[in-house]
Amino acid sequence: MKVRQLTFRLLQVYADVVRTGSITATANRLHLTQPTVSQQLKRLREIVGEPIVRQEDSRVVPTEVGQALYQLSQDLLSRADVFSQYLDEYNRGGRGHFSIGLVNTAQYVLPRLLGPFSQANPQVDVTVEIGNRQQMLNRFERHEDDLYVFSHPPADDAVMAAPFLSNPLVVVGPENSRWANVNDLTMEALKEERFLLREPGSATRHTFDAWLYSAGIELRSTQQIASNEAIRLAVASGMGLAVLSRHVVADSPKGVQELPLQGFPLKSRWHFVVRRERRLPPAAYRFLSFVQGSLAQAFDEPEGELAVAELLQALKTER
Amino acid sequence: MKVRQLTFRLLQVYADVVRTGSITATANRLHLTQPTVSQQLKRLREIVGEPIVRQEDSRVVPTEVGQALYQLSQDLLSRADVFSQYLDEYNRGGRGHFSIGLVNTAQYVLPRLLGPFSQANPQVDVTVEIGNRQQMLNRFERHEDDLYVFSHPPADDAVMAAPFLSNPLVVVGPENSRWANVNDLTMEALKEERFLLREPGSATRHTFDAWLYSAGIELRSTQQIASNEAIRLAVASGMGLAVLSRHVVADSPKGVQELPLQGFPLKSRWHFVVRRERRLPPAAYRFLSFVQGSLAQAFDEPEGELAVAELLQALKTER
DNA sequence: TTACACCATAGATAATCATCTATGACTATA
DNA sequence: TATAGTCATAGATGATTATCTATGGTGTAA
Repeated sequence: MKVRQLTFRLLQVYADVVRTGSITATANRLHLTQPTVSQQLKRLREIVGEPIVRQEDSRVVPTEVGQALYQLSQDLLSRADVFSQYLDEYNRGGRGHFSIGLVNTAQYVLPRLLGPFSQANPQVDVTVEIGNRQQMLNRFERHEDDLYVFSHPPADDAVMAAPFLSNPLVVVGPENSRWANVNDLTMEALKEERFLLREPGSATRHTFDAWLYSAGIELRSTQQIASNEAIRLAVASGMGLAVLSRHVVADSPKGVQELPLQGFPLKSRWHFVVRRERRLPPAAYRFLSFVQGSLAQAFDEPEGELAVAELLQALKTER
Repeated sequence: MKVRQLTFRLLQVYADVVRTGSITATANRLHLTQPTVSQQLKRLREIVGEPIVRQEDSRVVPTEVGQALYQLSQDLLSRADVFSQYLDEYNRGGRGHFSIGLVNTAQYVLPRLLGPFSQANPQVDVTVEIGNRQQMLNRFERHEDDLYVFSHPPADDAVMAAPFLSNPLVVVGPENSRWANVNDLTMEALKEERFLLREPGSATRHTFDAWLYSAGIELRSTQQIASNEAIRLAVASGMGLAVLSRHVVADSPKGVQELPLQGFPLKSRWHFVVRRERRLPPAAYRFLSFVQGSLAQAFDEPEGELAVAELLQALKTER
């Protein structure tokens, strides 16, 4: 058999001829003329190298080889069809895979979106990458993920970003901290305290540093710890104060409390970030749609909804 | 996906690209130029309606959809390949089906050929049709079988026939028949006996009738029984004499014996008969080859071998 | 026997395909 | 920063394909 010349079209036509038992009938059903179908059959026979049908009592019936070929056709066509359905489902976003890169702090809130999404879309695989801001920037540069969450989107013409959730940075101290009930507490008052800070690549650290710089304050004593969780525990055990996302604290507030420092919380917002030129996997698109629809209930953050809607719109026209 | 435009050739090329991870490499392996392969990929992408590969570090890697397409390709190609192998096997005659129509008496000897053949070719299905000469002639006229065994091939230009085994017709009587030891026994002496005969459509009957006619003898008393076996039993129980194929008697000689009648046994031979215009299924061809090779051992009938060899030769050039 | 239904073949044509060579863009490596 | 390797695109061309209309053969049914 000359496999290379075999076409699915030929198999379709052939299968229909076997089903109807008539060349004319197939021609009508497929909106072709009778000679066209005759010739397709002839070509298929040449490809197979063997007679595949014969005339029998005004019916066209497959030969023994034709029978086997018919079964093959059915098989192949239905497999192609399954693939076609998979494609549709993939394009609808109900199936497939995407990866999302999260800056550390975002890991405290994203599960509240990803969880329900995965439940609603069990056929979608999501890979979640987590790292500090710098690590995520590197991944972003290397195009490693489909979607990112940053508090400060990278400055790049090629990015599209939509804020979706506020990320207030607060100062926390140990439970029953002596600063807890001070009125008009200022950073000036705290500058002698030891501050437990994330590593320089971190967004929280960066934001705080920028704020300190603009306020003209220099801290006396700092210690670097590369994990929000470790910082929280260290604060709870009295090692010092820290600046953390309020979401980190809200998630497991044991042993720490927010201090009512003036100028705090520092405002920042998480953004969904995608590359303009990257074709977003449909599943990721679907995730964003899902997020847009559930932001209101999940976080009571209606402005975010709008921004995400705009992002979706932009992505849609992009296609 | 535009299934109708899908070609196995495209899948072959695509699968190779995925395997090698290089368009150039595939081009070399398939004896094409690089742009050709590039364009095949492009066309496949258009058929699928979705990017299927992307460049990654000087390698071509499939996208998510491409992965699925690759698996599909493998699957479809290997199925086509299995079919191709089936075809080869079919053409070699080692697989498939054929039907053979036997005249009644031949059923006593054909198993000795069909049995070993089936053992040697377990994938070949044989349908054996049995009937008297007239019934077989009808089947022959209607092209119902691939191969026939007649003692007298139908007079038809379109037939090819090869004798392969002698079929002596003998007169039998009951065991200890008073005729058994008579010297120079002639039919004249037996004309008062009751003869048990097959029905007029039967070949044995026909041959015997013709012989009687040419000898100018008319039987006094006959009885018609439509089965060799029943005739044999009737003879054994003393109902009369009969003319039967010696093979029938040899097969189960209980209660009957051959009578030494002058002019007997009547000579006749079985022939394999095929229609000239009919494309013989390869399995049937293989059966004939097999027969040719085993006639000598099975029956000690070397002339038959030659005739069958000629038939095979004729069939071969026919193709 | 005639009429009809069904199929095959011939001949024509526009579209598509498979393929090539030439060239340009991009990327990693010497 | 050359250089080589890898792809993509453009343009050309002969082959193949899909499709039609017209016509003729064959078998079935009225």
